[in-house]
Amino acid sequence: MSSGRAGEPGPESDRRATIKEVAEAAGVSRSTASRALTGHGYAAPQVRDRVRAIARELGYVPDATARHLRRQASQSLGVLVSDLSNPFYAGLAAGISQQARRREYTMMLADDGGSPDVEAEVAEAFVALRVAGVIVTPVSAQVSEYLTRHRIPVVEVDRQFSAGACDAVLVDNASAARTLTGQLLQLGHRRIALVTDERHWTTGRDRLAGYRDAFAVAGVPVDDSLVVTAGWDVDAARVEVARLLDRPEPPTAVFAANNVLAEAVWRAADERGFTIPDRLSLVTFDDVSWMSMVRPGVTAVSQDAVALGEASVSQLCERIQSPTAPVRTVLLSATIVPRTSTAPPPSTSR
Amino acid sequence: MSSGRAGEPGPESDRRATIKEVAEAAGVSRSTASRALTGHGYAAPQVRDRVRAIARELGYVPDATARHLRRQASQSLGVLVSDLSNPFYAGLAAGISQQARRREYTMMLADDGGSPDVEAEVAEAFVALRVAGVIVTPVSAQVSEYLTRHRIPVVEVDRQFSAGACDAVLVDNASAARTLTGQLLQLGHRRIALVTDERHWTTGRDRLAGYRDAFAVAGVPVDDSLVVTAGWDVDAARVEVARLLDRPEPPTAVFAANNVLAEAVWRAADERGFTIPDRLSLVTFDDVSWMSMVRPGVTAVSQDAVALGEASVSQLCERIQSPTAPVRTVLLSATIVPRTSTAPPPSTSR
DNA sequence: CTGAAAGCGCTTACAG
DNA sequence: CTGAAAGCGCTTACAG
Repeated sequence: MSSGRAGEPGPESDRRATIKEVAEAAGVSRSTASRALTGHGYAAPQVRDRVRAIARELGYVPDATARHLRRQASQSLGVLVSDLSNPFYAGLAAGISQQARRREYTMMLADDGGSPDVEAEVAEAFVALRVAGVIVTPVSAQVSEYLTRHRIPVVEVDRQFSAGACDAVLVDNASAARTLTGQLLQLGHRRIALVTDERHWTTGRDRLAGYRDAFAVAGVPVDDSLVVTAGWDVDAARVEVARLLDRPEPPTAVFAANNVLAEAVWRAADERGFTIPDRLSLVTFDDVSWMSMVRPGVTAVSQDAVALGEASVSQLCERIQSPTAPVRTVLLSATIVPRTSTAPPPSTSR
Repeated sequence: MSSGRAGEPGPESDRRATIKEVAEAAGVSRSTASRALTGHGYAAPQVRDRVRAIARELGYVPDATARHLRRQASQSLGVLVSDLSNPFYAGLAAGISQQARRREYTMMLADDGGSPDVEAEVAEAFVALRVAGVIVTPVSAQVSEYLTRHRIPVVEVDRQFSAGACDAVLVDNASAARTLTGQLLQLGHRRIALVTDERHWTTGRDRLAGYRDAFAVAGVPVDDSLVVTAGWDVDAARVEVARLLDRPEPPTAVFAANNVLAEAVWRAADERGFTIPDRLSLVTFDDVSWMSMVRPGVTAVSQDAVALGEASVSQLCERIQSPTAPVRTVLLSATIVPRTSTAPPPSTSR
């Protein structure tokens, strides 16, 4: 589709050029013009070239809307993430965007701010637009169910709400959480807090499971009071984290389940003069830029958001190709980026 | 448009419900069904309620594509930013997304990675989709010109390439740069480097102008060798910054023109053991999260990306309403967030 | 190899 | 207040 690029002569008239005008100018029927332009079906080479030249001259850009209506197949993908201001979701969107363009899809992107109501609203807009498929970081089980009911292929990414009902691309949260927790135990920590957003989502659930596994392997009992659910709201999370650090027996290590929570822990520790790692060890999910800039750097599980985005587009395209293929869950492994935010617990705490 | 939400009974058949089926089920014509559903034109209250109930029952969601084709008016906005992985652009997209949804527009978002070729490609896709308007952080003068030629309203945001030809929403870069540079001069700095990405874009040009103004006001000559253009590529920028700090007579203060460059300066200073602010003062544009987490915190010009996004949607909607109103450039002021990354120059350098 | 015709799913003057 | 008809811009069997 190299016609109509910036730089060549534009439409002279007030209305946008249509295929009818191109056809008339070329002295052929609309059918022939269409075949010449799309390359589908026959058109004499001579005719084809003439039609294309004229289209270019007129600045003709085919109406994707009309084409979609006629073909009953859209070239747009719907993408719904929780929070574009969060670098994790932004990276995810960036990965999806790139990969979508490579496959000649345009991307309709929305941000639901974590609200199930907005999520439902956006899902309906996607149905209305008859997008070819949707990639979503779900905040409820309804989205995927709703879209599926409307025959729109869905891929759940990062979190899974509809296991078995639609495809998903996830990170191996349990295994990364297990390893990281294991390292803290190895260092001698016993009071290791897990600060998570939500425990019902697969992300929270699996990270918690990995955390528990590590304790089980080490033969150490889990102190449930150290597993805190801080929610999505940044301010509320800060309060929760502050409360945790202000306990009479504060944890000697904190495992933050995402970058927002890690930021809350970092700031709370800083305010209290809790030196990291001497007084408090910190590890987290999501390797975002500040974690390698602060001193000490924060040991983090790096989820390659861009790769996650790309994988979800691939999965979605396969699903669009083969609507009846068995549902698949793709598990991407995460990498631990060790830095210097962990140390043995303070000796008084041993 | 509360019909068809997740949760209610879905379409029974294999095909998606159309208005024809709704009309038949309700025993009315398609015309009447359409009027009942949209609320445009007359429909007996009784009929209207019956049609709506049936639509809901069938899980009918009107085809936005068909509606668009018929009405010749789209409910989608095209948005094109340079780099979603950059928190500034991500915040911008978040602001646009919110505001667009509030106005019942869906957002088609793309990321051009700073490439004029991708930019042209995306612009063409937007024309093909006949979007109602486009918001772009341009990387060339061509996009706005191309879209305008195709009768699509455009708002340039953050940077301006087509002054006078289309609307723009910008930050008052010159004034913020002037103030910040003035503060460094006031502290006694003379060798103040300005590290910028590009000098031909309005962002770079205006920040440079503000920098020069401050020198002029202070009656201090500008040392042009300290104005370095580091480009967009992160790695190349690092090399450029390293070279700057490794000069025999390094600057005593650096003014970074954006968050990526500030990160490069911060890391380079850290590697060299250049203590901030004792040995090197640092100020920057873009207040992103790490700047308030590192020690010392970095003094930054905060451009409210979300507000910028919202303002650009407002401007675009006004333009869509009034295509012939005079072109407008909206200038948003920026706020300086003072932190502790500045100090008088080291005494040996005075 | 080409063109006339039908039709994708809607909406909207228009006639009644 | 309602329905038949036209048409938005395209594509694609189908007949020639």
